[in-house]
Amino acid sequence: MRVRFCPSPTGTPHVGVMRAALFNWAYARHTGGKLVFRIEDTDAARDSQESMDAIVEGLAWLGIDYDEGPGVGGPHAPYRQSERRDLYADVARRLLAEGYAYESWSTPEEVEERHRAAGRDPKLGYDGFDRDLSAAQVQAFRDEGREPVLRVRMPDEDVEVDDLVRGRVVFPAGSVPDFVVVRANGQPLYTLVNPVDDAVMGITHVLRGEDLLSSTPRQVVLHRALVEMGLSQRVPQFGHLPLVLGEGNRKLSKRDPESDLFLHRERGLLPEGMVNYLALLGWSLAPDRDVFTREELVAAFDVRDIGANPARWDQKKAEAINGDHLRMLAPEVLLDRLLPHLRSAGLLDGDPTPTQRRLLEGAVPLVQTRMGVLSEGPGMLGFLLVADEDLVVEEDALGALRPEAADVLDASAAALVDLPEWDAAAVEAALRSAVVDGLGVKPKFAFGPLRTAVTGRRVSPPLFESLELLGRESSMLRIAALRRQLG
RNA sequence: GCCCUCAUCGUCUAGCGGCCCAGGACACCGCUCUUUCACAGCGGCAGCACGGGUUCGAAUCCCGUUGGGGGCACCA
Repeated sequence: MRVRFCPSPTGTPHVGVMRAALFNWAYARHTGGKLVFRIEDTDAARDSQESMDAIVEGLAWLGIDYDEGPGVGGPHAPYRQSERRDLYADVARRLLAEGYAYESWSTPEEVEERHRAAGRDPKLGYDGFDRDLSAAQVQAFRDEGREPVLRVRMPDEDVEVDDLVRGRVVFPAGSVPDFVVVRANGQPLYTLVNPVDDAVMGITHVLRGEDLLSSTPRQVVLHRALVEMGLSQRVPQFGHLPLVLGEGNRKLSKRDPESDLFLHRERGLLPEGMVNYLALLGWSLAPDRDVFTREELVAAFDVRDIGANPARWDQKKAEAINGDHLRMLAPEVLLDRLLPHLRSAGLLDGDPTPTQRRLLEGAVPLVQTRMGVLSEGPGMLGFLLVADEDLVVEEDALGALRPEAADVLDASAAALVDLPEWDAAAVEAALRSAVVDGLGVKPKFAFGPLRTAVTGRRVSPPLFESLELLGRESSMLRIAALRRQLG
């Protein structure tokens, strides 16, 4: 069992593409087969090294490892198509010599013109005009200075594909035009290079997006030729994964922000959550469970269980699944994952100081049930990391304060200033007696002003624990500051 | 236009002829817990696109209609 993942390095990693990688990976790991990683960089104009690096980084982030590929090597190296030109040129020559392909001289304009002249739809595609030219005609084109492309001859029978997720698919004879595999300038195209490498690399199962279903008959025809020429053992089995759709019911395109893997990482999706949600798009572990680990995915995965209908990307569900994974993390692991987000929010400069680390270790367990994505961390934890004088009290928190807020703050300050023990329980007891009992304010309203004073927000980690972590000095300063602000 | 494909709650899905007057999850709405927000728990809302067959029996099989998606490059 050999599967492959073969992106072209253009742009930033796309979630649909990474999902295809994930399914291939899961299938390989489930069956004990091999995952081959190959770079389809035959389009020099669009390919970039940055994109290549980004894909490698994305795979690593998701925990998708491969058995062969650039960087790790393997029996079929090199794994970058830009380094395999000789092979393709050789195969192209043989295809031509053995009659599977032919030289084609027509320009697209000429093809259209012929269709029009014959009263056919001009958008029908290539018409097979050059299939059986005489030597004289060929010479005439040569004399004009034309350079031919190489086209593969499609058979006159239907092409059948037994798709692993869709079953039997039949493409009627004549519905797929002869296709170009080598440009006039001699450059091989994806249409050649992809099947050739799959064949030569011994790929047994091709799992890819449904957008490639219509190109499958061409690849099957080419594969058959390769088998007949003795270059390949088999035509691989194909399985076409349902597309991932965006908001407007369209294929998730590179334009859509949800398609960008790294944007999700910045937003704070965990790789565990991402893997889980991606797998859920077209596959399910069990009728009554949709939160699962990478290991459970591998243990249960089978291509045959992939659904055939397109799936819409649902950010809310992705984040809900992510929240569950977030809660499954050990607190110290969550703390580590949070660090980059605290840095990019400007709350941390490099590694946390011992004091900051102590505060975070105390606070992370308190916020773990309060987050869906890591980028919520800075908002939740920021009050612990900023200096007292830099604490910004947010507008909505200020607006929610009721008239008795000043009294509450005064009573609280008085109760806390000489408190013998400074821990959550003692703080709570003191505040309850001073504010709830003393002032007769309902608990629901008693602690809002304090929360605002200390954290600057309406929503925060549990108040008494927060006060304990912050310490008496900071707490008193912040209460006094808000009290002054209230006049 | 041509070819391919898909069709169960708003969304992701379970269901592969009787176990289904359709199960789970997200979202949404209540309630409980509660110092806020969450988490957790409980409850609610909501679906087999339509029409024909086949069958004792259909969400499940077949045909058609409608609707959605994808593809039709000297891109990948």
